Formats: sequence, structure tokens, C-alpha cells
Amino acid sequence: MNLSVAEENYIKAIYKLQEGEQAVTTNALAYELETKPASVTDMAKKLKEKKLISYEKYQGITLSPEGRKTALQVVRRHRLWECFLVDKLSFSWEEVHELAEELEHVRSEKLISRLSDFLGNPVIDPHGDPIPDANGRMTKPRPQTSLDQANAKRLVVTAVSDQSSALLAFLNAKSIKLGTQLEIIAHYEFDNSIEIKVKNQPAITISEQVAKNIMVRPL
Amino acid sequence: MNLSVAEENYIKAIYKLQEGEQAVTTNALAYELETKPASVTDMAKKLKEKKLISYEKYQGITLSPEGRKTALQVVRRHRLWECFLVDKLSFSWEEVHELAEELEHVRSEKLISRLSDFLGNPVIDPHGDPIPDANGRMTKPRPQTSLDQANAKRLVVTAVSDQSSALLAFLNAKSIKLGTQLEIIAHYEFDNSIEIKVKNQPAITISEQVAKNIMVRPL
DNA sequence: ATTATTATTTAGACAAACTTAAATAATTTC
DNA sequence: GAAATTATTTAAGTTTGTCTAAATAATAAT
Repeated sequence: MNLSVAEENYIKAIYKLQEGEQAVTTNALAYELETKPASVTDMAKKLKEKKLISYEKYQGITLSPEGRKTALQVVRRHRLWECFLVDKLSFSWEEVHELAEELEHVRSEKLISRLSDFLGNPVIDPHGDPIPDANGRMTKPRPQTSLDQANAKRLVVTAVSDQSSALLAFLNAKSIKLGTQLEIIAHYEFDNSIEIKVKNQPAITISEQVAKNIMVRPL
Repeated sequence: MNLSVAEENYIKAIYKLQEGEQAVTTNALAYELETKPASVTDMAKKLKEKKLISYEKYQGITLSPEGRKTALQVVRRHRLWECFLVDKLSFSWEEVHELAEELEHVRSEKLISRLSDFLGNPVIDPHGDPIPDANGRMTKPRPQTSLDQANAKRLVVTAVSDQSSALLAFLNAKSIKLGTQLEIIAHYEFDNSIEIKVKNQPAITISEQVAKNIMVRPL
């Protein structure tokens, strides 16, 4: 099937939001793609026509098996390009998302399989997310929680789920990267903000919003 | 200036056809871009508006200084990606054109400068064409003529100017690559076909059309 | 269980880049 | 230099993906 860039982006966004199997709402998808709900409805009809999603009026959207396969291909391309940019072109992990967002739409099985070989067939990307193989299989994401729900005291940063550049810039300024070790100092009930400390850095307070987007696992 | 993919492709095609400084005709551009003359006229108005070309009704198109700068950036991106595909991902020189055609539209100065560094700042691409540097400067193409106009007997293939895959596949089948040494056996006046011989291969006859698109220099 | 609010869809319009068909200009030919 | 041919432009319409505004459905609140 030959998809436009826009269609691929919808499929990828649905995949990202679907998490488990609950249906994705029109509004959530519009927000994710920075577009309007009316546009989402239009596209939903088109993707249903192409059998990539199941969709009934007012009932939300779920990927069909074909849709999921497509999504995994796009995700694979995205994450391999991120590896390339970080490993070979020395970009830092917070710079690569936007570029990979464009590179991922160059559709060539051969290109991607050679790129993967060239990179040594990596299985996780620079953000710690697993890379699907050519058949769409990937290692299950390691046990990780968002920082706001972590119960252990000492943690390692494993991924950043919301890849907005504002957040990434903030983390950069605070020297928080993949693999950074954190210690939770306090958890303030009134606004769910969290005080954390990174070795050799002054303690900082992080809003619930930020904490939700930092993924960690116990050290 | 933020150009669409279509606009970049027009600029690149105008650059390619302009050769020297004669104006490019509407028809020639339509043929090159596999579109219709009417579409070219529409786009010409838009590009003139953006000051990338000079264009007057019925007078053809020439790049403005800005337009030339833009063209050189696109050419630079294209040729660097071709180097990457051949040198790093082991593609053969006739496979890379289409892929580079897509990769070239990822616009990021930083990406391209790092890619260039990663490749060792090459100055010619796998087809033998010079790569513009970040300022649009490049080594002038080496003295080369098309095979149909060569006067020497023994020649080296330096480039293939028409990058249609049909031609490239043909050359591949005949084991003719960049750097291949040829000997001209005969030149048939009646249809301007040329009989050539590659070492260890049987002699073959090549049409004028093909000969025009093989660039060579004397050995 | 109405009412109010929020979510979703429909209808109509727009921009970009393309198309075909018709009109006009430029060039060639005799 | 008038007629024929070819090149170019204009006009009107298409598709893709978007938008706004209005209508309708679903959900929440009283």
C-alpha cells in the first residue's frame, strides 16, 4: 500500500496513543498531531477505507493488523535514523527527533535494512525505546515507570516519552540524559511536584507535567 | 526562505537544464519534471514571486542569484547522500539516484554539514559530479565530453548525465561503470551509433542517444 | 431526567500542485 | 509575408489535506 506522509503520521500517532488496546479519541489524535478534530474525522474515513484502522462514528479509532504493521515499519525507520544521527553524526539525543521525523518517510526496505546492518542492527534507540525488526517484532520495553509514579528512591533515566523540544532543552540544561542517575528527595502532595537530585548538581524541583514524561527504572 | 519539495525540484531542474546561461523553456522543464507545460507556467509565476527565478511570459526561465544558491544547496544534499549510500551502505552507483532524490529534501544545515564531515568532506559524488561546499562553491567539472563527441580512441567513463534507471541498468548489464576504460572501435555515420569495446568484454554498439549520456575523458 | 457541557461529525471553503481543453503568441515553412 | 505548426499561457476543474462554523451526539451535572 502506498501511503502519503500525512497518512503515515496518523498511523504512527494512533499507534503511539493506543498503548494497550483502548480506542484513540478524535480529540486526542488531533492534539497529538497538532491539527483539528474535523481533519482527524476526514482522515479516519480515508484510513478506514484503506483498511488500516477500524473506525465507527463516535467510537474512536483502533489500528487494524495491517495498520499496526505499517506503524511498526514507520517506528523502525524513525528509531534507526535516530541511532544513525547519534552514533554516526554525533548529534545529541534531544536533537534527533525532528530530523528522524523527516527521514522516516523515505520508504525503502532496502535502505532501511542496510542502514540497520550498518549500525550493527541495534535493538534500542538513543531514547531507550526498542527498535522493531524487519518483521515488526521488538523486545518488550523494559519495566519502566514515569518519574511521577516511581516508588524507588534511586533511579536511572531510561527514556523521555514526550519528545517536545522544550522539554528536551530543559532536561539538557539540567544535565539530565539517558542513563542519568537520580535520587528522589521529596514528593510534594499539593501539586505533585517532585524534588530530585542529580549527582554533583543542586537539587531541583520538577512539575508533575515534566515528571510524567521522564521514564525511569529502579537502580 | 521555506520552499516546498515541489519548489525545490523545480529549482533543481532549472539549474540542471540551464547549463551556461541560456533560458530554460517551459516545455523542456515540463519534460524534465514529467509534468505538463501548464503546471510549469503556474509554478514559474510562484517562483518569480519568490524572486528565485526571472521569468517573463514566453521568454523562458533563468535562476536568480538566490535561486542558484538554493539549487546548489539541493545539489549538495543530493550528492552527499549519494556518497553516503554508496560508501557506507554499499549501494551500487546506479541505485542511489532515486533514494537521494528523497533524502535531499530533508533541510537541515547541521545534518548536511555533519554528514559531509562523516564522509570525509568528499568533493565528487559516485557519478563523478562535483559536490558544492556549504557556500555553493565546487571544483569545476573536469574536462569531459559526451561519448558521441569524443575524439580520442581510449577513454574513461567519468559520469552519466541522464540518470534514468533504464540507462543505468543497461550500463550495468554491460559492465560499464564509473572509471571503466573504453576503446572506440568505429563510428557509424548513418545513425551516429558507436561501436565500443570494454576490456574482456565483447564489442557492443551503442546508439547516439546512449552515447550522448555517457561522459568520458581521454585516458 | 432535563439541562449543560464537551466531543464528534458534517458542510462548505481554501491552498498547493496538478490536470485537460481552449486561446493566444512565437516560430517555421513555403 | 501569410499559413501552418509548435510553444506557451489561460481558464476551469481535481485531489489531498487542511480549516472554520454549524449541527448533532455523547457525557456530565444538577
